[in-house]
Amino acid sequence: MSTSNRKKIEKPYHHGNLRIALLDAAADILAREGVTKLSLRGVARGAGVSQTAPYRHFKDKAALLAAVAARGFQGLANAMREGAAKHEEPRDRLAEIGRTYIRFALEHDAVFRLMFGPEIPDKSADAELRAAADDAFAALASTAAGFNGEDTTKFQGESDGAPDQAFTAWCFVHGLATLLIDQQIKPELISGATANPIELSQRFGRFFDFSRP
Amino acid sequence: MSTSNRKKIEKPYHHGNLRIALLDAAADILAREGVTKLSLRGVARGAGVSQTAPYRHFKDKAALLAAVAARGFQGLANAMREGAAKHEEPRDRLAEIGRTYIRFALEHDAVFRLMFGPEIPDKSADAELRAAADDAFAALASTAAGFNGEDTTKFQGESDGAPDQAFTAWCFVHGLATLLIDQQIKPELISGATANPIELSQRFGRFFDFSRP
DNA sequence: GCTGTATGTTGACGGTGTATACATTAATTT
DNA sequence: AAATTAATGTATACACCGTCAACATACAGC
Repeated sequence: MSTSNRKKIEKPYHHGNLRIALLDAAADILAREGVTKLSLRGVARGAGVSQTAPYRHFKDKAALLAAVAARGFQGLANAMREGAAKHEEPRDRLAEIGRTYIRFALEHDAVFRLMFGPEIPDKSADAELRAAADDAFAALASTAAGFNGEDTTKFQGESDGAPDQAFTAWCFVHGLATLLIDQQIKPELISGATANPIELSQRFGRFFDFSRP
Repeated sequence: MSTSNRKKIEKPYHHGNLRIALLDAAADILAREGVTKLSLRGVARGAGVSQTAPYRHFKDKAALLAAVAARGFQGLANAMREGAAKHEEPRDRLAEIGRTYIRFALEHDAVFRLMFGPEIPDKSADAELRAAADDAFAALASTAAGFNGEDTTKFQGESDGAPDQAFTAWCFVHGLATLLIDQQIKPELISGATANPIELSQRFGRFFDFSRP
């Protein structure tokens, strides 16, 4: 009656699915405690495994975080494409993408910060992360390109020196998202503003000049 | 010939100016190594002092970082006011503030991230930081208000549902700044774009629709 | 069935934040 | 001026962290 009686209730030596279990545990800690409290040993504990087990699946802590960030970019890309698909008008599609972007940042703020922050140095080192980030920007850029005109793979340029509207919109939305999650936007700064960030972004997203030539 | 011969060459027991020496050391490490490599013991070493000496001047590591961030906001506020003073036209003043904002972020990227990042939990806890941040936003808001119309202390509201242009500009500039320092903006995404971020921000700052009603 | 390889564990090392107790100097009171 | 107190810096200790090396277990293909 010890190591393996009664089928496998005693928990097997091999986890069987540790890699994604570690990612889940990391995402969980991230969401509940934030990046500063996330330790490799902590996620190992969260997955019910020894402190050095993660090294069989990730080169180091940064590699684990890179994988979490990659997942984040995949989720963002999916959400943006789903959002864009809800509309026909390019203008509506872009605005929907903006709202989706904001919503994602607010709902997954720790992951969002990780995606753009310095905890993972040299993001281009991790191939999966690189691909996921590129895909997310492609999702944005293709709609933006459709909005701007012809090209479907990159932001569209200008002929008379006017800036790329979609690029400008991206900067605006990203700035609004980061200011919101960093709690730097005080509703009283905007007269008549609601404290609801989603509604706030809708107001601005709606009126933001996406279509000026 | 030991502890205090020949005047005070042997270095005195009391530093005399440790608080700002610690801040300088922290800023130095921050600029050269980044926030992830900054340790309290490291800044103590940098100031040539024992590892627990900082606790006589700061409650904990977060408090030290808060003081560094406060300095950052003060520097940003000063730079923005100097920039704004160079122009008369409200539109030019706002654009100059935007360029200053970008330049500050690029020149002090680690401090900039610290100012808005999560390393300092509950930024409103530190009174000095709170004041410095408020002052920086006041510098932005006063010019913005001058641009928008009447009020000089807060962002100006709308009468017909149009968004606050200055607030929108702030989001745009902040987003551009963070995307630039996080190396997420690939120049080839914008046709004909220069790789020089300052020039990039000028292009967009110049053409960004600051004046649409 | 044996052997190699993937996966997991134990133990250790140096580094970190910070609490506690102590040492030294400056400031204040008498 | 002397004595007491407060401010400032140090030594030591603890728990935690990232990571390395050595070892244990289990699965896979011959």
